Amino acid sequence: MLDIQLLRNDLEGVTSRLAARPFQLDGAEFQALEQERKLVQTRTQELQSARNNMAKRIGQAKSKGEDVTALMSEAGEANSELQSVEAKLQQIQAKLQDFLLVIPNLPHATVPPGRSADDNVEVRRHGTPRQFDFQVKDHVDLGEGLGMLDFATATKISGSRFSLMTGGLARLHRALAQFMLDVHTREHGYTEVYTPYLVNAASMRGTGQLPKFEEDLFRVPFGLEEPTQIEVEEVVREGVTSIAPPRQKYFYLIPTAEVPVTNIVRDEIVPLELLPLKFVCHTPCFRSEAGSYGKDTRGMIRQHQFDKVELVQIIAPEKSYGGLEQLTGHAETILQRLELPYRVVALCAGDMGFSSAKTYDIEVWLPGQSAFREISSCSNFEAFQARRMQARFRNEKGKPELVHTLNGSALAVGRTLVAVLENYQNADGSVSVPAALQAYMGGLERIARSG
RNA sequence: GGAAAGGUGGCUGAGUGGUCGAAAGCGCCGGACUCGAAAUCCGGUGUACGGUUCUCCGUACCGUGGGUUCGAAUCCCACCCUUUCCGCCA
Repeated sequence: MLDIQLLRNDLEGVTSRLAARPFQLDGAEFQALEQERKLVQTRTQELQSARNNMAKRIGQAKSKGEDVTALMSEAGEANSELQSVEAKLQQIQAKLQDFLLVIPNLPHATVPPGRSADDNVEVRRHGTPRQFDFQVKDHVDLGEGLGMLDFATATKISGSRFSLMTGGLARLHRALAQFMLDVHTREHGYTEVYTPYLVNAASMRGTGQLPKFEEDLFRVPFGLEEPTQIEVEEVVREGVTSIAPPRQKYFYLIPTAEVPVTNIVRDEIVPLELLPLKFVCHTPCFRSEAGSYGKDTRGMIRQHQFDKVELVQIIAPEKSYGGLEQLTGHAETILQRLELPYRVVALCAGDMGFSSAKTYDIEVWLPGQSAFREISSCSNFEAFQARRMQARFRNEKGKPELVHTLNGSALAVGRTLVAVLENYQNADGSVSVPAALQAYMGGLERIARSG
């Protein structure tokens, strides 16, 4: 969420910066809402002030034993306008809130312009793709050839976009996650956390998935919300005999550990000396992939369920851009240790996510596709998520101030597995185990078809 | 799922209809005392929003949302959470 003050003070500037995404800000609607808000709020507060004074006078008069019937009827009359104007104010503020909640973050000054992934800017490259003297296979052929990757059975159990791994491959998958966690906790100073995988709507709103991207999420019905008194009265007034049904409440499956981990600080004021908070978290991630029909249908690149090791930092504003560079470096370390070639790209304004002010993607080389594919996305959200979450710290002056939030995958485990399979494949269809992982595989150097 | 108790400021905790944004204590900040420190004493110490504009003024906030009332931390209703006991369960 953007700072409403910024929209009040520099509507034109905000509009033009958002146009880079591109996002069309309805400035006229904002100004109309603001004008009405100001009018109604001023009037409301005036009337509230009058009411408070009157109540005080009645109290004082009563304590002196004076007659207060005249005062009380006067006070009663003034109340009807207050009631309607209070309701109106609530309505306008809800409208303003809804307006603000769907505006994306402002791109940082260093974000390259552009509309699509084609306009992203390569920042650096690491490693050289290996030359193969045989026909390379992609991870699907390799995994199925090993007898350890079975999409048909996964489809039977669940449906498309799920995978089933067995034996050495399942172990390799586990080894990757363990390895990543160990590097980040032992070498990069992150605290490991275990979180809920089902979260409430407030958490999803905090990190920006709601209200705009509900269709990307899986949700599970749980519990009912009783209708408010107002709703019940509306039903009665409209002469409907049945009472309004209770609203269904939902849990949402996390699409990334970013959601539960970042929300740790929702509605909190973090002491300055604890910053930056650095968390690493391994979770499954669940995504509906609505709107990606026909994209990456083969293999385990795009799944409804995948594992990811996520880095999250809660950091002071003036340190957040330095923190983003560091965090991206932490993610790169994993690829370096696994000796996988990759490049880092700065996303252009049009390719960035809704909540991000700046994003680096890390793309790993996949011989099966002869292409770099995204394996990590590292972002600085500045105060965008913090404002939604009311996540603050106490600054040097002792005043609460919004934190900045960072996160990045380090890495997506499924895609890392794909990269290991394809980059470490041998002519006979076996796969060598990267040196960094052998300790996690009981010293195993090579995964081959058994029997 | 059943029963009971509870949810007040950074913390402890008082407040059951009227100058209550809220006593008191602790903590923290400033000052006095001191060579310095401790102890003691004095003063200050929540958040958000709005108006004004650098100085104030106003409004809201005592788990959340409603209601009653001229007036609600206090009364009523619903919900959420915490603790304890019972039941069920990995």
